Formats: sequence, C-alpha cells, structure tokens
Amino acid sequence: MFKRTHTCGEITAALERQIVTINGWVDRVRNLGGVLFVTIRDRYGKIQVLFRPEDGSLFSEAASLHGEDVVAVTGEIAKRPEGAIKEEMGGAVEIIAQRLEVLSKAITPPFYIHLESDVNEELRLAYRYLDLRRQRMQKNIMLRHQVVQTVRAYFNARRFLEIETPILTKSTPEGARDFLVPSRLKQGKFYALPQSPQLFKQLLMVSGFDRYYQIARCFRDEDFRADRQPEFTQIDYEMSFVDQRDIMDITEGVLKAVFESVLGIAIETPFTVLSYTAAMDTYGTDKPDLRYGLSFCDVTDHFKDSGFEPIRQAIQNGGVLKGFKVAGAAPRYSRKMLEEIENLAKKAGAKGLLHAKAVKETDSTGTLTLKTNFDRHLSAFEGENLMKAFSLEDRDICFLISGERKTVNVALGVLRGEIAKRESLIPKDIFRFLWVVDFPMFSYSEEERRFVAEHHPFTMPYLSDLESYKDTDPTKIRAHAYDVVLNGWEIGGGSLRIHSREVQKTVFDLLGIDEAGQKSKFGFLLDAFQYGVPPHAGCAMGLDRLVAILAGEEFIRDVIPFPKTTSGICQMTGAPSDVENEQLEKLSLKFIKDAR
RNA sequence: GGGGACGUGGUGCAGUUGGUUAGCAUGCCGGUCUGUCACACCGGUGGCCGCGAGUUCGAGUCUCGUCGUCCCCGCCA
Repeated sequence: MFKRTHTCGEITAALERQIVTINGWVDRVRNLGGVLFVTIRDRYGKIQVLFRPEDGSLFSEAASLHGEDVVAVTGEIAKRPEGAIKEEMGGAVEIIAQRLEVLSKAITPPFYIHLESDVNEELRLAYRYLDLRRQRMQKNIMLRHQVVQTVRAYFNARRFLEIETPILTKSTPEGARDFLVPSRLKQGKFYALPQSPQLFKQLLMVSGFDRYYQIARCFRDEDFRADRQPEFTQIDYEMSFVDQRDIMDITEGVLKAVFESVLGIAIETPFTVLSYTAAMDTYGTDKPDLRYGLSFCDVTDHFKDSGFEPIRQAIQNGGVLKGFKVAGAAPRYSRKMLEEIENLAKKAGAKGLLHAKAVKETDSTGTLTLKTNFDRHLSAFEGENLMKAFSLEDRDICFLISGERKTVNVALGVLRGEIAKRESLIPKDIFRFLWVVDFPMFSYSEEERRFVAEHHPFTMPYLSDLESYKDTDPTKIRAHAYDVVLNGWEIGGGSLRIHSREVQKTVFDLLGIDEAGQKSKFGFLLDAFQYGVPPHAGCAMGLDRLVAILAGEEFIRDVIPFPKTTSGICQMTGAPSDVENEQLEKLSLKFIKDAR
C-alpha cells in the first residue's frame, strides 16, 4: 500500500509542486471524457485529483473507479487553472495523479454518502458505519471527542482524578428500572448495570479521593424519547469538603471551557439561579427555557370577588388565577386557534382557558378596551387591573387559567412552550443557562402509596425543613439539590449528599425503607459512613444532551455513534437477540412463558 | 401501557372521489464529451406499493390485524 504523506484536508496551495500520497474514499467521479476528476475524501476533508488521457492505463483505471472505493493516490499538487478555481468547493488546488492503487472496491451504498439529503433513519441505523461516514455525523462525532477532551483537561487541571466504577453492580430499588445481568457463578442471582455511579462516587469520597470525575456510561431500562437512550453517558463528578456554590462553580467552569473550545463562545457566569418554586410559579416547569419571556403573572388578588363562578371558587379553595401575555399577537388568534389552544390547556390539566385581547378603539378617544371570553362576568375594576398587571397594549393578548396552583402552573407552562414555538419567539444560536435549586426532597407516589425521593435518597435535605415537616408533610421538605438547565433542556443535576448516618436513616424511614431493607440494599454505604465520611457533593451532566445542543442536533441519537431505536433495537447488530438454550442452562434460566 | 404520524424501484418523494400501463427526481448500467466540482447531454435498467386477511366486478388508495420506524403522554431517583 502506498501510505499517505498527507491527509486530504492538509492539501493547500502552500504545498504546490510537492509530490504527495493520499489515502481515502472516492467521493465523486466526474468523467468529462478527455479529462477525469475524482474527489477523494477522508475525515479531514476532500481534495480533487486530476487524471489525464495521456496517462494511458492510469486514466482507464481511474475511469473505472466508483463512489466509496478506497484508494491511494500519488501525485503532484498543482494550482488549478484560472477560471477553474472554486474556493468554496474545496480550494484552489488539486492533485495531478501519477499513481493509483485501489485498496478496496465498494459496492453501491444503500444511500448517499456524499450528500446531506434525508435518509430514512431506520436505514441509517442499519448501515450506521456508512451513516457515520457522512459529513454531518463525522462532525458530530469529532465534536463529541472535543467535548470529552475539554472536560478531561478541565478536571485534570484542577486535581480531579478520573476513576472508573463497576458496570456490573448491585440492583438498587429506588429510581429507574435496572438492566439485569444473570450471574453464572451465583446461580439465580443478578448483577445490575448502573443507573449512575452514584454510590461508588460517594464511597470514593469516604476513601479520601476528594475530587473525582468520570465519563460514565449509565443504563436505565425505561422507555425512550428523542433525548433518552437506554444507555447514555454522564460527565460525573464529586467533591469533598465543599458547599453547593463550589459545585456550581466547577460546573459553570467546565461548561464555559467546553463552549469556548468547541464553539468559541464565551458564556457568562455565574448562571442565573432560580428556586424550584420560583421556576414553577414563573414558567410552569422546573427546566424553563429562558431564551424567551412569556413569564407568568399572578392576578389572584384582583379576582377574589369575581362574578365568574369558576374563578371565584378556585380562589376560595386556595387556588390562583394566573396567566401570561403575548405581545402584539391578538389578531393572530382566531376563534378556531383559541379553541385549539384551549384544548391544549385542557390536555395539560386546566379546566378551561380564559383569554383577554386588548383593542384600541378606532374612534377619536382611542381608549384601550378588553375583549375576553368572559366579558359578561368581568367587572370594570377587574378589567382595569388585568390591563395594569400585564401592562396590556393594543393588540396584546393574555391567556389566563384558574385553579389549583400546581395544575395552573403546569398547564400554563405547556402553553408557554407551545406559543413560543407558534409565535417563533425562540431565538436561534443563543445559550441561556440557569440553575434551578431547592427542589422538594420528596413527592408522594400514588402508585406506590409512599413518599419517593425527587432526586435520590442520598440528597441532603434542609435539616430545618426535615425537623419541621418530617412528621407532618414531608413534601414541604426542601433538598439541597440543583439542576443546570440550558435552553429548556435539563443538562445536569446534583446535590449535597447526606454524610450523617442518622440523617440518612431518617430519609430511608420517610421513604418507607425499613431497617432490614436499608441493610440489605444500602448497608455497605451506611457501614462506610461510620468510618469517617467527609461532607461531599457532586453533579452529573448528560454528555449526549450537551453534545446535541452544541452540534445543533435535535436528537441525541445523532451524537451517539451506535444508538438504539425507540424500541430498544440495534438495527445494525439485531440486538437484543435470541441466545442458545445452552447459554440459558448455564445460568439456570428458563422462560416461564414462551416469549419467542 | 396509551395516543398520533409514517411504510410506494437502491435512495428521496408524487399518486385525485377505488378504475385499467404506478409517475418524478436521483442512483445504477451503456454511450458522447479536455476544466468539471450535485459536470452536462443521449439511451437503458429497476416496484409482489412492509406483511396478512377482508370489502369490492376492481385496492397503492377503503376496513381489520400484524411487523417496523419516528414523535408525544405515562415512565425516566
């Protein structure tokens, strides 16, 4: 084989008249009869090679090249003639061929490699190795590499140790469903694949490795989404002797480094910090997209004596009347559109949707009046306050929902997102980070009929809250937990961890995990905590989501080299697949019903 | 578990109220062509319309089932 002296991307005018050898794939062949152009591609770029008829057998051999053949070409770098220079097409130079070696022939691929045209994703996944050859995926995978390397460099420079934790580990009852791996040596028992390295990184703190990080693969056996795969990668880190702000600083620092190195963008730190309650009250979600406004305004106080029964009753029952304004959008909301929006609100849990349009009278007075879908029940006083509260101007519209606070928030949050989309209020190419902090420690699971941890059971609760509410209303207990949110995506989260055996036991008690359960499931952690555990805290960021955002991709599949489909299938390998009965027997496993 | 969208030459799409021969672009094959770069031009090849039932004189089109893909809800500490 003629080994390459240069990559395709390295060939520039500066190398004019040098003899070089390149290795790569045939991108395109353009045979003009008397002269033949072959574009060669590698991951560094593309370069045009020129074959001339006077070269005889070399020319005829080149004429039989096909797309995706792998070749070695030796030739002289030459400036293209005047008039044939197309900078944007790949430069001003080309290689005049002297020698060609076909390293391997390719059959016609099932889809275009050289074009960015749409291809059925199923097919892309079945031929992922070809899909990955395409420019977009090459760019994404290289970008992912760059992110990972930047992260490593950042942590390494700050005394963090990269430490691996087990992939075969113990099943934990809390949280997502585990992937299970049967044990052959301990028949009837199972390993689980880790949902995250959570417990191990805490134990590393106990061991004294006070700054840990890992690019960690995590596994969760739950249904998929555009931003969820059964296995995914976290940038996982943990520190001892720190407080929440220290973790935030490190997180902001690593994000800053990544955005700087990958996009050349300087992001502003520190990020905005919003409490969970404030986020819910203002945006109706715990991961608000701050690239646009549409924040909520509470007008409950002005409607306590509303003549509109649903509003009055909701408020009397401790509920609220809230909404948000869409400036200048009133003329776009026809009756049909409003009906559509109302249906959305109802689907999101609202009982109904009120709207108010501000209209300037066309007469000489030019007064601003409100047109609402509850005019009959709206007093002048209420209307005035509505206008004031939302600073309504001509052609503005505001949407209002009344009811129980949480329901109203969530429904308005859904509307906010939908209307931002419809009104094209979401600016491109900007990055709005924020921290959401003080999440509730527990929520009540109707299904399990017990309290469950909102973050995870090792999160430090506000000790004063714990004292006040553990016996009355545990959902009121706040946690020292924080999420980092970017453009409406939760890209990471973490918490201060419990480092007291007693607090940990109180939390387990509240979760309804009894003494025996604590011992069998988390005994090793509780044991460890008896031997001197440092106060510690940590965070984990979703690498796939982060890379997707940086790459401008909507789906994390497009930044994962070999992803699964939404039904958990690998189109390329066919996994999951049948196994031999012998394999099952070695594991003492058999089907209780014929799944095949 | 539930809802929605989709499945037509290798690829991307069109296909009317059910109607006779399923179109278009591109690829692929052959030819012409000495400066192209999505080369151009000429000719050709290529389809069990995902699969299976049903309705009908007749189904790519309608109905039911099934398989696959995608999106959303539930779920994801």
